[in-house]
Amino acid sequence: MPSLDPTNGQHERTRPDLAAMTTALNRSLVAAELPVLAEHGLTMWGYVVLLALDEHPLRTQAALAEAIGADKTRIIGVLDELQDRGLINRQRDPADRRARLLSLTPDGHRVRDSAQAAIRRGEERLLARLPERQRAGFLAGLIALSALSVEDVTGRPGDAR
Amino acid sequence: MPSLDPTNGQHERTRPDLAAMTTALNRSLVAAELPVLAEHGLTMWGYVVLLALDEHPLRTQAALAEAIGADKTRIIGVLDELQDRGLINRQRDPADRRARLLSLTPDGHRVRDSAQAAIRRGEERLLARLPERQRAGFLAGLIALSALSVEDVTGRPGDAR
DNA sequence: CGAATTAATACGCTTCTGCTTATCATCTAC
DNA sequence: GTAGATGATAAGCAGAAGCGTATTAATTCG
Repeated sequence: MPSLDPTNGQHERTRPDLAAMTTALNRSLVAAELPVLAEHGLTMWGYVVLLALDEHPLRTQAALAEAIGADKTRIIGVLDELQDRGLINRQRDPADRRARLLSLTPDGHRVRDSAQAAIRRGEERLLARLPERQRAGFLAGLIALSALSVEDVTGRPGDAR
Repeated sequence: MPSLDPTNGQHERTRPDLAAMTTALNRSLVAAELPVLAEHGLTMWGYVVLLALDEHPLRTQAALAEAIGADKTRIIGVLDELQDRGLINRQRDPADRRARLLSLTPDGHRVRDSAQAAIRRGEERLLARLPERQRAGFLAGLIALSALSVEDVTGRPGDAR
């Protein structure tokens, strides 16, 4: 019988690997998001771009690519499509006309908010399955750990022992 | 300023999407696992197969593929390599000689245990960053949610409201 | 002004993955 | 035993992603 007993005390030696669990959960969460995004005419990458641009307007596309962990040459098509749909502005920076200033249009804000709200509703329904205390701990832990950089988790060089 | 304040009461409206967080965390965890696996001469798929076979010997390769969410025709190469390295047995089922009985060799067990132990050490170091209560809730919630099927998370048909 | 640099973009290459089809051996049912 | 189903395997194809290079426009430095 697999390892699904979190209540066996302090030694949770029978749990699956963390990565195995986050992979499985992530797969489910993404599967739940995709249809919602499709309803809003967004791809996952498009949605990620809208989220990134909403937090703070970005000066260069390269910065955006790095911020969302995508390839420089890969987001161009995504930006093209978002721009065609009128969800983002991509204007040349008057100060440095090589760069393109990226920002959300009012429409972009609207679509982003609507998509995210729908996603949140689904997530809350899922989280409601957890008992209150577990839920709070899960969220807090997830927020804390997901905010760590990859180097932080792998153990940055200099911490080799 | 981003959303890193889990202590703001019951309305955690400023947190990132769950999928965004699990994606980021998963990326870090996988990045932390890969070098450990490489030290043991394992690929991620190879490791996943060893884990799956350890829990319960499998009768058919198709069952294994489904169990680990891989493609039927894709795991063959993985099995070939594991077999070449003497980590798994792949014998014809005497009862149904079409099928191949899969099991770990003693060596396979050893490699699996060693790799998993190393991975666990890294994970524990990571989890140690969380306060005790958060850590327990995080683990319990992750275990519970990751055990759900994709259909469960997306909202299976019949639950359309 | 001319050289080196940088942002955006296009192109091509390679890998991984998902999916489909075909083949062969074997089993089950009739 | 002959037909149809099933398991393992190979091979092929399309899509997505990472990566490197080349090109063009625009900036900065000397």
